[in-house]
Amino acid sequence: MAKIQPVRGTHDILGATAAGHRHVVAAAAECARRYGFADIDTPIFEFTPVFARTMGEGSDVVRKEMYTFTDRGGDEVTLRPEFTAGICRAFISGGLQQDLPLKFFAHGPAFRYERPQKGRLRQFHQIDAEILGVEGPQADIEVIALGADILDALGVLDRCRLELNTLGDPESRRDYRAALVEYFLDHKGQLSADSVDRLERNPLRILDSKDDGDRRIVADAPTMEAYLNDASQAFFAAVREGLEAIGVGYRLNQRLVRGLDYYTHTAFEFVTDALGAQGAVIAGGRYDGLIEMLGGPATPGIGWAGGIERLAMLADHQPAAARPVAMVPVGPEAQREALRLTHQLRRAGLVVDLGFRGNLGRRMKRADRLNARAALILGEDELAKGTITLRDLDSGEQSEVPVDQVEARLRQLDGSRGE
RNA sequence: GCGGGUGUAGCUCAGGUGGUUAGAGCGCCAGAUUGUGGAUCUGGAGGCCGGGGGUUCAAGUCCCCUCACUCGCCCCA
Repeated sequence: MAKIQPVRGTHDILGATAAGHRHVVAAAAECARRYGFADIDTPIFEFTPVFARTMGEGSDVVRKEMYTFTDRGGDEVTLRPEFTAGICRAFISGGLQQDLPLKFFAHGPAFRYERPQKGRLRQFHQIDAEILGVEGPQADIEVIALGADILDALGVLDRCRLELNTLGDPESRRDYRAALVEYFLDHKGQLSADSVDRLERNPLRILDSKDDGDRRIVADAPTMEAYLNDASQAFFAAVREGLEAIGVGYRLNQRLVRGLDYYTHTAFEFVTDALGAQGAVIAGGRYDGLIEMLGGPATPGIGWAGGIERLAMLADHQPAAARPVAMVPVGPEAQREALRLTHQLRRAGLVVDLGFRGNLGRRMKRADRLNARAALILGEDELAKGTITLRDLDSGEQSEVPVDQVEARLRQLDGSRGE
Protein backbone atom coordinates (compact mmCIF):
# COMPACT_ATOMS: atom_id res chain seq x y z
CA MET A 1 0.00 0.00 0.00
CA ALA A 2 2.05 2.90 -1.29
CA LYS A 3 -0.53 5.58 -0.73
CA ILE A 4 -2.74 5.89 2.30
CA GLN A 5 -6.27 5.21 1.19
CA PRO A 6 -9.67 4.42 2.63
CA VAL A 7 -10.59 0.81 3.31
CA ARG A 8 -12.36 -0.76 0.36
CA GLY A 9 -16.08 -0.07 0.38
CA THR A 10 -15.80 2.92 2.71
CA HIS A 11 -16.19 6.52 1.65
CA ASP A 12 -15.41 9.94 2.97
CA ILE A 13 -18.70 11.78 2.87
CA LEU A 14 -18.40 15.49 2.28
CA GLY A 15 -19.79 18.40 0.35
CA ALA A 16 -22.95 17.77 -1.63
CA THR A 17 -22.97 14.10 -0.63
CA ALA A 18 -22.95 14.96 3.05
CA ALA A 19 -25.76 17.43 2.47
CA GLY A 20 -27.73 14.77 0.61
CA HIS A 21 -27.40 12.30 3.48
CA ARG A 22 -28.38 14.92 6.01
CA HIS A 23 -31.41 15.75 3.91
CA VAL A 24 -32.56 12.11 3.88
CA VAL A 25 -32.10 11.74 7.62
CA ALA A 26 -33.81 15.05 8.37
CA ALA A 27 -36.82 14.24 6.19
CA ALA A 28 -37.14 10.77 7.69
CA ALA A 29 -36.75 11.99 11.26
CA GLU A 30 -39.41 14.64 10.73
CA CYS A 31 -41.89 12.11 9.35
CA ALA A 32 -41.10 9.67 12.16
CA ARG A 33 -41.66 12.41 14.70
CA ARG A 34 -45.16 13.03 13.32
CA TYR A 35 -45.91 9.35 13.73
CA GLY A 36 -44.79 9.45 17.35
CA PHE A 37 -41.55 7.52 16.97
CA ALA A 38 -38.88 8.16 19.59
CA ASP A 39 -35.23 8.46 18.71
CA ILE A 40 -32.95 5.65 19.74
CA ASP A 41 -29.21 5.28 19.29
CA THR A 42 -27.76 1.90 20.07
CA PRO A 43 -24.04 1.04 20.02
CA ILE A 44 -22.55 0.28 16.63
CA PHE A 45 -21.12 -2.94 18.00
CA GLU A 46 -22.65 -5.71 20.06
CA PHE A 47 -21.68 -9.11 21.33
CA THR A 48 -21.61 -11.33 18.27
CA PRO A 49 -24.48 -13.62 19.32
CA VAL A 50 -26.91 -10.68 19.21
CA PHE A 51 -26.62 -10.79 15.43
CA ALA A 52 -25.61 -14.38 14.86
CA ARG A 53 -28.57 -15.77 16.77
CA THR A 54 -31.25 -13.47 15.38
CA MET A 55 -30.22 -13.25 11.77
CA GLY A 56 -29.76 -16.98 11.43
CA GLU A 57 -26.53 -18.95 11.47
CA GLY A 58 -27.26 -19.99 7.89
CA SER A 59 -27.69 -16.51 6.48
CA ASP A 60 -25.00 -15.09 4.24
CA VAL A 61 -24.66 -12.05 6.45
CA VAL A 62 -23.71 -14.16 9.44
CA ARG A 63 -21.68 -16.71 7.54
CA LYS A 64 -19.39 -14.39 5.66
CA GLU A 65 -20.29 -10.71 5.87
CA MET A 66 -19.90 -9.65 9.49
CA TYR A 67 -17.05 -7.59 10.85
CA THR A 68 -16.36 -9.72 13.89
CA PHE A 69 -13.35 -9.48 16.15
CA THR A 70 -12.13 -10.34 19.60
CA ASP A 71 -11.54 -7.25 21.70
CA ARG A 72 -8.72 -6.82 24.18
CA GLY A 73 -10.80 -8.26 26.97
CA GLY A 74 -11.37 -11.44 24.98
CA ASP A 75 -15.00 -10.71 24.05
CA GLU A 76 -16.34 -11.57 20.60
CA VAL A 77 -17.99 -8.48 19.21
CA THR A 78 -19.45 -7.53 15.84
CA LEU A 79 -19.96 -4.22 14.06
CA ARG A 80 -23.69 -4.03 13.48
CA PRO A 81 -24.72 -5.33 10.04
CA GLU A 82 -28.28 -4.04 10.65
CA PHE A 83 -30.29 -2.21 13.31
CA THR A 84 -33.13 -4.46 14.39
CA ALA A 85 -31.19 -6.91 16.55
CA GLY A 86 -29.46 -4.15 18.49
CA ILE A 87 -32.71 -2.32 19.16
CA CYS A 88 -34.34 -5.51 20.39
CA ARG A 89 -31.34 -6.16 22.61
CA ALA A 90 -31.70 -2.64 24.00
CA PHE A 91 -35.35 -3.36 24.70
CA ILE A 92 -34.39 -6.44 26.70
CA SER A 93 -31.40 -4.92 28.52
CA GLY A 94 -33.38 -1.84 29.44
CA GLY A 95 -36.33 -3.81 30.79
CA LEU A 96 -38.72 -1.83 28.65
CA GLN A 97 -41.57 -4.32 28.43
CA GLN A 98 -43.75 -2.28 30.76
CA ASP A 99 -43.53 0.65 28.34
CA LEU A 100 -44.99 -1.25 25.40
CA PRO A 101 -45.92 -0.47 22.75
CA LEU A 102 -42.72 1.28 21.68
CA LYS A 103 -41.90 3.04 18.45
CA PHE A 104 -38.27 3.72 17.62
CA PHE A 105 -36.52 5.68 14.90
CA ALA A 106 -32.78 5.34 14.37
CA HIS A 107 -30.13 6.16 11.82
CA GLY A 108 -26.41 5.64 11.43
CA PRO A 109 -23.72 3.41 9.95
CA ALA A 110 -23.87 -0.34 9.47
CA PHE A 111 -21.17 -2.69 8.23
CA ARG A 112 -21.06 -5.69 5.97
CA TYR A 113 -18.05 -7.29 4.34
CA GLU A 114 -19.33 -7.44 0.76
CA ARG A 115 -18.04 -6.72 -2.70
CA PRO A 116 -18.89 -3.06 -3.24
CA GLN A 117 -21.01 -1.94 -6.16
CA LYS A 118 -23.50 0.77 -6.99
CA GLY A 119 -25.49 1.53 -3.86
CA ARG A 120 -23.67 -1.10 -1.84
CA LEU A 121 -20.78 -0.41 0.49
CA ARG A 122 -18.98 -2.02 3.39
CA GLN A 123 -19.78 0.88 5.62
CA PHE A 124 -23.19 2.12 4.67
CA HIS A 125 -25.87 4.16 6.38
CA GLN A 126 -29.43 3.37 7.21
CA ILE A 127 -32.55 4.92 8.57
CA ASP A 128 -34.58 2.51 10.62
CA ALA A 129 -38.04 2.31 12.16
CA GLU A 130 -39.35 -0.33 14.55
CA ILE A 131 -42.58 -0.91 16.45
CA LEU A 132 -42.41 -3.30 19.37
CA GLY A 133 -45.27 -4.88 21.27
CA VAL A 134 -48.14 -4.66 18.80
CA GLU A 135 -49.61 -8.00 17.76
CA GLY A 136 -52.17 -6.64 15.38
CA PRO A 137 -51.81 -5.49 11.76
CA GLN A 138 -52.23 -1.83 12.78
CA ALA A 139 -48.50 -1.68 13.40
CA ASP A 140 -47.73 -3.16 9.98
CA ILE A 141 -49.90 -0.56 8.35
CA GLU A 142 -48.40 2.31 10.30
CA VAL A 143 -44.82 1.33 9.69
CA ILE A 144 -45.40 0.93 5.95
CA ALA A 145 -47.30 4.21 5.81
CA LEU A 146 -44.33 5.90 7.45
CA GLY A 147 -42.03 4.48 4.81
CA ALA A 148 -44.27 5.76 2.03
CA ASP A 149 -44.48 9.20 3.64
CA ILE A 150 -40.72 9.46 3.89
CA LEU A 151 -40.32 8.54 0.23
CA ASP A 152 -42.97 11.12 -0.60
CA ALA A 153 -41.21 13.77 1.50
CA LEU A 154 -38.03 13.04 -0.44
CA GLY A 155 -39.90 13.35 -3.72
CA VAL A 156 -39.09 9.82 -4.86
CA LEU A 157 -42.31 7.94 -4.14
CA ASP A 158 -43.38 8.08 -7.78
CA ARG A 159 -40.23 6.23 -8.77
CA CYS A 160 -40.76 3.50 -6.20
CA ARG A 161 -43.32 0.77 -5.84
CA LEU A 162 -44.31 -1.12 -2.73
CA GLU A 163 -44.09 -4.87 -3.00
CA LEU A 164 -45.95 -6.83 -0.39
CA ASN A 165 -46.10 -10.43 0.70
CA THR A 166 -46.75 -12.53 3.75
CA LEU A 167 -44.64 -15.32 5.12
CA GLY A 168 -47.44 -16.40 7.44
CA ASP A 169 -47.16 -17.30 11.09
CA PRO A 170 -44.47 -19.80 12.12
CA GLU A 171 -46.80 -22.74 11.59
CA SER A 172 -47.78 -21.68 8.07
CA ARG A 173 -44.23 -20.85 7.22
CA ARG A 174 -43.00 -24.24 8.40
CA ASP A 175 -45.62 -26.10 6.35
CA TYR A 176 -44.90 -24.04 3.29
CA ARG A 177 -41.19 -24.50 3.63
CA ALA A 178 -41.60 -28.27 3.83
CA ALA A 179 -43.78 -28.29 0.73
CA LEU A 180 -41.30 -26.15 -1.11
CA VAL A 181 -38.36 -28.36 -0.24
CA GLU A 182 -40.30 -31.41 -1.37
CA TYR A 183 -41.15 -29.76 -4.68
CA PHE A 184 -37.64 -28.53 -5.38
CA LEU A 185 -36.10 -31.87 -4.44
CA ASP A 186 -38.15 -33.39 -7.25
CA HIS A 187 -36.58 -30.89 -9.64
CA LYS A 188 -33.16 -30.76 -8.10
CA GLY A 189 -31.45 -31.79 -11.33
CA GLN A 190 -32.77 -28.69 -13.12
CA LEU A 191 -31.89 -26.17 -10.44
CA SER A 192 -28.86 -23.90 -10.67
CA ALA A 193 -25.92 -24.66 -8.41
CA ASP A 194 -26.77 -21.61 -6.30
CA SER A 195 -30.29 -22.82 -5.77
CA VAL A 196 -29.26 -26.37 -4.88
CA ASP A 197 -27.19 -24.71 -2.20
CA ARG A 198 -30.15 -22.59 -1.09
CA LEU A 199 -32.31 -25.71 -0.87
CA GLU A 200 -30.43 -26.67 2.26
CA ARG A 201 -30.07 -23.29 3.85
CA ASN A 202 -32.92 -21.08 2.78
CA PRO A 203 -35.29 -22.67 0.27
CA LEU A 204 -37.59 -19.62 0.22
CA ARG A 205 -34.78 -17.75 -1.47
CA ILE A 206 -35.08 -19.92 -4.56
CA LEU A 207 -38.35 -18.13 -5.29
CA ASP A 208 -36.31 -14.99 -5.74
CA SER A 209 -33.69 -16.46 -8.10
CA LYS A 210 -32.75 -14.55 -11.23
CA ASP A 211 -31.62 -17.67 -13.05
CA ASP A 212 -33.87 -18.40 -16.06
CA GLY A 213 -33.90 -22.15 -15.45
CA ASP A 214 -34.83 -21.61 -11.81
CA ARG A 215 -37.58 -19.24 -12.80
CA ARG A 216 -39.24 -21.84 -14.98
CA ILE A 217 -39.31 -24.29 -12.09
CA VAL A 218 -40.41 -21.62 -9.65
CA ALA A 219 -43.35 -20.82 -11.91
CA ASP A 220 -45.01 -24.12 -11.00
CA ALA A 221 -43.88 -24.22 -7.39
CA PRO A 222 -46.47 -24.25 -4.62
CA THR A 223 -47.42 -20.76 -3.42
CA MET A 224 -47.45 -19.45 0.12
CA GLU A 225 -51.09 -18.54 -0.26
CA ALA A 226 -52.12 -22.20 -0.32
CA TYR A 227 -50.37 -22.88 3.00
CA LEU A 228 -51.59 -19.93 5.01
CA ASN A 229 -53.76 -20.95 7.92
CA ASP A 230 -56.89 -18.96 8.72
CA ALA A 231 -55.22 -16.68 11.22
CA SER A 232 -52.40 -15.80 8.83
CA GLN A 233 -54.86 -15.12 6.03
CA ALA A 234 -56.95 -12.86 8.21
CA PHE A 235 -53.87 -10.98 9.34
CA PHE A 236 -52.66 -10.34 5.82
CA ALA A 237 -56.12 -9.32 4.66
CA ALA A 238 -56.26 -6.74 7.43
CA VAL A 239 -52.89 -5.30 6.44
CA ARG A 240 -54.05 -4.98 2.85
CA GLU A 241 -57.33 -3.37 3.81
CA GLY A 242 -55.53 -0.87 5.97
CA LEU A 243 -53.15 0.15 3.21
CA GLU A 244 -56.02 0.50 0.79
CA ALA A 245 -57.93 2.62 3.29
CA ILE A 246 -55.13 5.18 3.48
CA GLY A 247 -54.33 5.06 -0.21
CA VAL A 248 -50.91 3.41 -0.07
CA GLY A 249 -50.62 1.47 -3.31
CA TYR A 250 -48.88 -1.88 -3.38
CA ARG A 251 -48.26 -4.86 -5.58
CA LEU A 252 -48.50 -8.41 -4.31
CA ASN A 253 -45.32 -10.33 -4.92
CA GLN A 254 -45.46 -13.93 -3.84
CA ARG A 255 -41.76 -14.28 -4.51
CA LEU A 256 -40.80 -11.55 -2.09
CA VAL A 257 -39.00 -13.28 0.76
CA ARG A 258 -36.60 -12.17 3.44
CA GLY A 259 -33.05 -13.34 3.77
CA LEU A 260 -33.03 -13.23 7.52
CA ASP A 261 -34.56 -15.95 9.65
CA TYR A 262 -36.51 -13.86 12.06
CA TYR A 263 -39.27 -12.67 9.76
CA THR A 264 -42.91 -13.77 9.95
CA HIS A 265 -46.16 -12.49 8.43
CA THR A 266 -45.80 -9.23 6.55
CA ALA A 267 -42.77 -8.73 4.30
CA PHE A 268 -42.41 -5.62 2.18
CA GLU A 269 -39.99 -3.69 0.05
CA PHE A 270 -40.09 -0.31 -1.58
CA VAL A 271 -38.15 -0.89 -4.78
CA THR A 272 -36.99 1.26 -7.67
CA ASP A 273 -35.65 0.58 -11.14
CA ALA A 274 -33.51 3.69 -11.06
CA LEU A 275 -30.49 2.33 -9.17
CA GLY A 276 -29.33 -0.61 -11.24
CA ALA A 277 -29.17 -3.91 -9.42
CA GLN A 278 -29.75 -2.45 -5.97
CA GLY A 279 -33.48 -1.92 -6.20
CA ALA A 280 -34.56 -2.01 -2.57
CA VAL A 281 -34.56 1.38 -0.87
CA ILE A 282 -36.67 0.50 2.16
CA ALA A 283 -37.26 -3.08 3.20
CA GLY A 284 -38.62 -4.78 6.25
CA GLY A 285 -41.18 -7.01 7.82
CA ARG A 286 -42.59 -8.52 10.97
CA TYR A 287 -40.37 -10.41 13.39
CA ASP A 288 -42.58 -11.74 16.13
CA GLY A 289 -40.14 -14.34 17.43
CA LEU A 290 -36.97 -12.31 17.52
CA ILE A 291 -37.01 -10.87 21.02
CA GLU A 292 -37.76 -14.27 22.49
CA MET A 293 -34.92 -15.69 20.44
CA LEU A 294 -32.63 -13.21 22.18
CA GLY A 295 -33.81 -14.38 25.59
CA GLY A 296 -36.37 -11.66 26.21
CA PRO A 297 -40.09 -11.83 26.91
CA ALA A 298 -42.18 -12.93 23.91
CA THR A 299 -42.82 -9.60 22.17
CA PRO A 300 -43.99 -9.00 18.63
CA GLY A 301 -42.19 -6.51 16.42
CA ILE A 302 -42.20 -5.02 12.96
CA GLY A 303 -39.90 -2.59 11.26
CA TRP A 304 -37.88 -1.61 8.25
CA ALA A 305 -34.52 -0.23 7.26
CA GLY A 306 -33.76 2.15 4.41
CA GLY A 307 -30.44 2.73 2.70
CA ILE A 308 -29.41 6.36 3.05
CA GLU A 309 -26.93 6.21 0.14
CA ARG A 310 -29.59 4.75 -2.13
CA LEU A 311 -32.25 7.21 -1.02
CA ALA A 312 -29.86 10.13 -1.43
CA MET A 313 -28.96 9.01 -4.96
CA LEU A 314 -32.63 8.82 -5.84
CA ALA A 315 -33.56 12.10 -4.21
CA ASP A 316 -30.71 14.02 -5.86
CA HIS A 317 -31.17 16.84 -3.39
CA GLN A 318 -29.85 20.23 -4.47
CA PRO A 319 -29.08 22.07 -1.26
CA ALA A 320 -30.27 25.66 -1.24
CA ALA A 321 -26.96 27.47 -1.29
CA ALA A 322 -26.82 29.72 1.73
CA ARG A 323 -25.57 33.11 0.57
CA PRO A 324 -23.17 34.49 3.11
CA VAL A 325 -22.09 38.04 3.74
CA ALA A 326 -18.35 38.51 3.22
CA MET A 327 -16.45 40.61 5.72
CA VAL A 328 -13.54 42.33 4.01
CA PRO A 329 -11.10 44.11 6.33
CA VAL A 330 -8.22 46.17 4.97
CA GLY A 331 -5.29 46.61 7.31
CA PRO A 332 -4.49 45.29 10.80
CA GLU A 333 -6.69 47.67 12.76
CA ALA A 334 -9.62 46.91 10.54
CA GLN A 335 -9.05 43.22 11.10
CA ARG A 336 -9.61 43.59 14.80
CA GLU A 337 -12.83 45.50 14.27
CA ALA A 338 -13.91 43.05 11.56
CA LEU A 339 -13.43 40.15 13.96
CA ARG A 340 -15.59 41.85 16.55
CA LEU A 341 -18.32 42.78 14.08
CA THR A 342 -18.30 39.35 12.43
CA HIS A 343 -18.76 37.69 15.79
CA GLN A 344 -21.63 40.01 16.63
CA LEU A 345 -23.42 39.44 13.30
CA ARG A 346 -22.98 35.68 13.54
CA ARG A 347 -24.46 35.68 17.02
CA ALA A 348 -27.36 37.66 15.59
CA GLY A 349 -28.00 34.77 13.20
CA LEU A 350 -26.38 35.96 9.98
CA VAL A 351 -24.06 33.83 7.88
CA VAL A 352 -20.82 35.75 7.72
CA ASP A 353 -17.57 34.71 6.08
CA LEU A 354 -14.35 36.18 7.38
CA GLY A 355 -11.36 34.98 5.38
CA PHE A 356 -8.19 34.24 7.24
CA ARG A 357 -5.85 36.16 4.96
CA GLY A 358 -5.48 38.19 1.79
CA ASN A 359 -5.69 41.74 0.52
CA LEU A 360 -8.81 43.47 -0.70
CA GLY A 361 -8.70 41.98 -4.17
CA ARG A 362 -8.22 38.44 -2.92
CA ARG A 363 -10.96 38.78 -0.41
CA MET A 364 -13.38 40.16 -2.99
CA LYS A 365 -12.62 37.21 -5.26
CA ARG A 366 -13.27 34.87 -2.40
CA ALA A 367 -16.57 36.61 -1.73
CA ASP A 368 -17.52 36.05 -5.33
CA ARG A 369 -16.57 32.39 -5.20
CA LEU A 370 -18.68 31.91 -2.11
CA ASN A 371 -21.62 33.45 -3.94
CA ALA A 372 -21.82 36.06 -1.22
CA ARG A 373 -24.83 38.35 -1.33
CA ALA A 374 -22.91 41.34 -0.07
CA ALA A 375 -19.46 42.41 1.02
CA LEU A 376 -18.72 44.54 4.06
CA ILE A 377 -15.56 46.51 3.39
CA LEU A 378 -13.81 47.92 6.40
CA GLY A 379 -10.68 50.06 6.06
CA GLU A 380 -9.09 53.00 7.75
CA ASP A 381 -11.53 55.49 6.24
CA GLU A 382 -14.51 53.63 7.58
CA LEU A 383 -12.86 52.98 10.94
CA ALA A 384 -12.30 56.67 11.42
CA LYS A 385 -15.94 57.45 10.67
CA GLY A 386 -17.50 54.52 12.49
CA THR A 387 -19.04 53.26 9.25
CA ILE A 388 -18.65 50.30 6.96
CA THR A 389 -18.96 50.05 3.19
CA LEU A 390 -21.76 47.72 2.21
CA ARG A 391 -21.43 46.47 -1.35
CA ASP A 392 -24.35 44.66 -2.93
CA LEU A 393 -22.57 42.02 -4.99
CA ASP A 394 -25.55 41.39 -7.25
CA SER A 395 -26.16 45.00 -8.29
CA GLY A 396 -22.67 46.32 -7.67
CA GLU A 397 -24.06 49.28 -5.75
CA GLN A 398 -22.37 50.27 -2.54
CA SER A 399 -22.82 52.75 0.22
CA GLU A 400 -21.40 53.62 3.58
CA VAL A 401 -23.57 52.79 6.56
CA PRO A 402 -23.03 53.41 10.27
CA VAL A 403 -21.80 50.24 11.98
CA ASP A 404 -24.80 50.02 14.27
CA GLN A 405 -27.13 49.89 11.27
CA VAL A 406 -25.31 47.16 9.39
CA GLU A 407 -27.38 44.28 10.70
CA ALA A 408 -30.65 45.98 9.80
CA ARG A 409 -29.40 46.87 6.32
CA LEU A 410 -28.23 43.32 5.66
CA ARG A 411 -31.61 41.96 6.62
CA GLN A 412 -33.21 44.13 3.94
CA LEU A 413 -31.29 42.40 1.16
CA ASP A 414 -33.29 39.58 -0.34
CA GLY A 415 -31.70 36.18 -0.15
CA SER A 416 -28.89 37.39 2.05
CA ARG A 417 -29.77 35.95 5.40
CA GLY A 418 -29.04 32.31 4.86
CA GLU A 419 -30.26 31.78 8.37
C1' G B 1 -16.24 -15.82 -3.22
C1' C B 2 -17.06 -15.46 -9.11
C1' G B 3 -17.16 -12.51 -13.89
C1' G B 4 -16.85 -7.76 -17.17
C1' G B 5 -14.98 -2.63 -17.70
C1' U B 6 -11.49 1.23 -16.15
C1' G B 7 -6.74 3.33 -13.79
C1' U B 8 -2.29 9.53 -17.31
C1' A B 9 -2.10 16.85 -13.31
C1' G B 10 -6.72 18.71 -7.85
C1' C B 11 -11.17 17.48 -11.62
C1' U B 12 -12.80 15.78 -16.79
C1' C B 13 -10.03 13.54 -20.45
C1' A B 14 -6.38 13.32 -25.20
C1' G B 15 -1.97 10.57 -26.06
C1' G B 16 -2.77 5.16 -34.40
C1' U B 17 1.10 0.18 -35.58
C1' G B 18 6.58 1.13 -28.80
C1' G B 19 10.76 6.23 -30.57
C1' U B 20 13.79 12.87 -27.72
C1' U B 21 12.27 17.17 -22.24
C1' A B 22 3.97 13.46 -21.46
C1' G B 23 -0.52 17.29 -23.49
C1' A B 24 -5.56 20.04 -23.39
C1' G B 25 -9.78 22.19 -20.91
C1' C B 26 -11.48 23.46 -16.12
C1' G B 27 -9.53 24.63 -11.33
C1' C B 28 -5.34 26.77 -8.44
C1' C B 29 -1.34 30.72 -7.84
C1' A B 30 0.73 35.41 -9.67
C1' G B 31 0.57 39.75 -12.77
C1' A B 32 -1.98 43.36 -16.12
C1' U B 33 -5.36 46.47 -11.98
C1' U B 34 -0.46 48.49 -4.66
C1' G B 35 -9.15 50.38 -1.36
C1' U B 36 -13.03 46.70 -4.91
C1' G B 37 -15.34 40.54 -7.17
C1' G B 38 -17.42 38.39 -11.87
C1' A B 39 -15.11 39.13 -17.93
C1' U B 40 -10.48 39.18 -20.82
C1' C B 41 -5.23 38.61 -21.57
C1' U B 42 -0.22 37.00 -19.93
C1' G B 43 2.80 33.94 -17.04
C1' G B 44 3.52 30.01 -13.30
C1' A B 45 3.09 25.80 -10.13
C1' G B 46 1.32 21.00 -10.27
C1' G B 47 2.66 13.99 -13.14
C1' C B 48 7.56 7.76 -9.81
C1' C B 49 1.37 7.71 -16.63
C1' G B 50 -2.07 3.03 -9.75
C1' G B 51 2.18 -0.43 -7.91
C1' G B 52 5.75 -4.47 -9.01
C1' G B 53 8.14 -7.60 -12.46
C1' G B 54 9.21 -8.93 -17.65
C1' U B 55 10.18 -8.29 -23.20
C1' U B 56 13.14 -4.48 -25.90
C1' C B 57 18.58 -0.49 -27.90
C1' A B 58 13.96 2.03 -26.26
C1' A B 59 7.50 1.01 -22.55
C1' G B 60 2.16 5.76 -20.75
C1' U B 61 1.89 2.26 -25.13
C1' C B 62 3.29 -4.94 -25.43
C1' C B 63 3.14 -9.40 -21.65
C1' C B 64 2.49 -11.30 -16.48
C1' C B 65 1.27 -10.39 -11.41
C1' U B 66 -0.90 -7.17 -7.92
C1' C B 67 -3.85 -3.13 -5.87
C1' A B 68 -7.83 0.21 -6.37
C1' C B 69 -12.26 2.03 -8.57
C1' U B 70 -16.61 0.61 -11.19
C1' C B 71 -20.75 -2.52 -13.12
C1' G B 72 -22.99 -7.27 -12.60
C1' C B 73 -23.60 -12.50 -10.00
C1' C B 74 -24.30 -14.09 -4.92
C1' C B 75 -26.52 -11.48 -0.95
C1' C B 76 -28.88 -7.30 0.61
C1' A B 77 -30.44 -1.29 2.50
